[in-house]
Amino acid sequence: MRRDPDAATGGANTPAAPYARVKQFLKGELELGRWAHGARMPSDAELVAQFGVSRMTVTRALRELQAEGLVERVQGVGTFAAQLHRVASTLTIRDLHEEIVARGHQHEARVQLVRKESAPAALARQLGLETGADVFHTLIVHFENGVALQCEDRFVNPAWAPEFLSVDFTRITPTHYLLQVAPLWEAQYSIEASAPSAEEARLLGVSAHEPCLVIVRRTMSRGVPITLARLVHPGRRYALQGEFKP
Amino acid sequence: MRRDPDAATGGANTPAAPYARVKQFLKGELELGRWAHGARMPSDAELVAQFGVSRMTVTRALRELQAEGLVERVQGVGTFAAQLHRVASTLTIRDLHEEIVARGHQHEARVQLVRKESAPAALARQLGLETGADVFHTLIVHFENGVALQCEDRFVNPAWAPEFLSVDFTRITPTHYLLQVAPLWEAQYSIEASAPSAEEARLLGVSAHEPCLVIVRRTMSRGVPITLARLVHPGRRYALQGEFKP
DNA sequence: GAACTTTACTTGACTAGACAAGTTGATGCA
DNA sequence: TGCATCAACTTGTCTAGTCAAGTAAAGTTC
Repeated sequence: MRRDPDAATGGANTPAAPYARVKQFLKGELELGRWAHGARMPSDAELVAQFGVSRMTVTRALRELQAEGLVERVQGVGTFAAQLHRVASTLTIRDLHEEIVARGHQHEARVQLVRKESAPAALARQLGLETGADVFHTLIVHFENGVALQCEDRFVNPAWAPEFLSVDFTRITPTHYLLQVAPLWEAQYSIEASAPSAEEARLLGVSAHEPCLVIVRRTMSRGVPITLARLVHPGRRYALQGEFKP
Repeated sequence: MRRDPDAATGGANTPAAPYARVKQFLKGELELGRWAHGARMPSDAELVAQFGVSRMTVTRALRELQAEGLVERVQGVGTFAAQLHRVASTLTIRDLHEEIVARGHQHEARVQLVRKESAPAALARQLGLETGADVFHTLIVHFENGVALQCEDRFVNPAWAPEFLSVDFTRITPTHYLLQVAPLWEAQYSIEASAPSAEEARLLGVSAHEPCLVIVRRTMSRGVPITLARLVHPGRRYALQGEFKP
């Protein structure tokens, strides 16, 4: 959620917009534990009476709280305080290039490998191709101010980006290029710690025992796999950071 | 976003609800790259005319797209396709206990340490306390089917959970207990790969060279720090997984 | 007592219109 | 030319009411 209408409060007690007032009231009461998890909350009609606003206004407040996961609404039954046991939090993963530039640092990409290969069975399955079909393979090392930060090993489904191999990856990251080709993404992530392979250790300039943060990301657009990436970061030099707001 | 009104489509081309139809149309066109990043999109009035619905309906569709980060709206100017360069993706971090139970496995917590300590300067600063003030300290190792999965080293602000030390952490995780005390959280995360400390390696039963996934989480409620946790996972046994949908 | 029907209440979605507030460009005046 | 004003257009928000669809409990019939 990038825009926060509550922020319009500016520190005052009562936000200007009525829907924000209702929302803030309910949020505050939830925060104070007024309703136990799963307990029934006031109905739309009650809130309409209490705040003297129309039902659309109340509805909007409740719908936004629902989207934030704070309440659950069941048609015909009522509104309930959500089970906040779900400690499900969200972590932001940014594009490395943006991250480096945002820090005001220099980003350099050294392309180690750009070629067409024949997909082995496991890879073909992941990309929705037939075994032995052509895939594009790139291996790029990313540097921040001259220090190796990420080793990016990537396979791309040629159907989605036929021109992929002719892109100058020292100027644009594969991620950015693929975003232009297929704007909307769905992705599956796996993040783990492991030792780098011998080649990765050499490319990153670290010892083979250095713990590394490994992100494996499979990206799809409209249900079709686009790319499979393995991003290896030296643990001493890179940390994912994120924030979570309820 | 936990509920997805588009899903009501059930695979059909046109969702039942008009607002969902408008939303789906715009989403589809964005997906096909009809509007470049930052380009102007149809105004509310145009969409009203095109779909023959009222403006509230169009507004709702656009507001939801805005919340999802797909469009940007500027009062007095118009609606614009968002910069999808933000590869900012969200990753879900679940409570370990829930995760283990969800897999149908057995969760066991072995409490290594539960005591009151005096906060050194750095810790005190993080928790908003004065140097030397009392803090609660717990060290718990979590097992999945008998295998050590996480070493949880945690400091808690006593003001928020005075009874914290008398909780039976073999039955309820600190996370769950703290959620009861302070239902709404904000958290800051840092995820990195590093080698475990000698003690952590011993408690987890791994070698001191085993790469570990380390999550450091600082949790606040209403702007006040509640707890600081260091969660160490053996890399071979644990991976964070997540999904991202635009 | 069991099965069905009615009634009251809930949320889901929409309409048609209104006013506020912000931006932009054209117009007219000094 | 420079400046102020105005008109047109945009999004932000709200109202008062409507109908639909779902649930649950009370009442009715067999």
